[in-house]
Amino acid sequence: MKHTVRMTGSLDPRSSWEASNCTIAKALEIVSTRSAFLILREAFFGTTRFDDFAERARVSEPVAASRLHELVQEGMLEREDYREPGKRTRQHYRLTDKGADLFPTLVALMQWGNRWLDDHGGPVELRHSDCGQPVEVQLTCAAGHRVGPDELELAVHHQR
Amino acid sequence: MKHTVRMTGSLDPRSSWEASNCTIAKALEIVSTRSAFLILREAFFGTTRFDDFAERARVSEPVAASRLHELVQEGMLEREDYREPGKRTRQHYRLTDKGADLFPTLVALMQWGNRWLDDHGGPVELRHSDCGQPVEVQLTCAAGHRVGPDELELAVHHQR
DNA sequence: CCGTATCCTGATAGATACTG
DNA sequence: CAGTATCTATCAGGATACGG
Repeated sequence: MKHTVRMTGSLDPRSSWEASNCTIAKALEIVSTRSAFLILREAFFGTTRFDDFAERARVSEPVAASRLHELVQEGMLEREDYREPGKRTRQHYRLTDKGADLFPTLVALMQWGNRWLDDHGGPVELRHSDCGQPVEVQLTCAAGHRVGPDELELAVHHQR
Repeated sequence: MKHTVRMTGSLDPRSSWEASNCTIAKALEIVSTRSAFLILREAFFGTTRFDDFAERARVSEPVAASRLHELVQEGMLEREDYREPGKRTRQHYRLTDKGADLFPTLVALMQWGNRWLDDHGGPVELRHSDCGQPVEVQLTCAAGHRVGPDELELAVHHQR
């Protein structure tokens, strides 16, 4: 089984990320910690309040506060104060579009964990709300083909 | 825009991962560090030798050694000694099926980084070797529908 | 070429206590 | 409810030096 990606073109694509502009590395600057992922997991599943983040992600309040501030700083979450009539002010953290767009990464991680780290295929699964079928992450090309791990090439972007 | 996943069924799915059997959390036990991801990135792009891992992932040798050992321990990489006739023994680290299956997660992270952390859409891109079209990560259901972020439900697995 | 040993710094994160 | 302050332990990771 072949697991590595072919390099293509005259330039070695590797040089394009060794200059520290690899976007995987950049992404990891923001979400490389366990707690950041778990906070985001909760955000995807509807958590908005400080205490709930700390409790459900099972991190201490100081850690929850740090990650929430950082994620707001990075534009992944937005903090929103609001007041229901007659009640006192509440704070909510909600996903921005940027934050929400990280969801496939979380799903990919969950899918991998379900396959390889759990005897029963994981405790929960995602389903398509329209048809009820299980959801999975796939690599697809712009022409609509499903792409296998042995059908990949890495190319340098021309316009730079 | 709606960014959160609906919960479905009589049981709150949340209880299924709060008991620390969330497979996202388990996955993060293995690959929550920046260096682990970068080592794996290199493995996907064909690196097999110790020095190359350290240099290309831009981590120190001790860190490379630690991550490589851990990843072998976790069954993500296999260490393989071999000797070309007339030459001395070499060591190679290669992805196992388990390790290779994490690739979509890396691609998802790269795709997100390309969209949100780089002005030019990222330094490199993946293409389908058959047709040359760019590759992206997608959520798809078993019935073949492309699934949007607002069409998701989280359900507890029945058989447990 | 393929690592290990040591030392050091800073970040991650828990526990606990306290405030508006 | 939504945090902050402090203190402490552990871990990630760099630098340097060394050995098979």
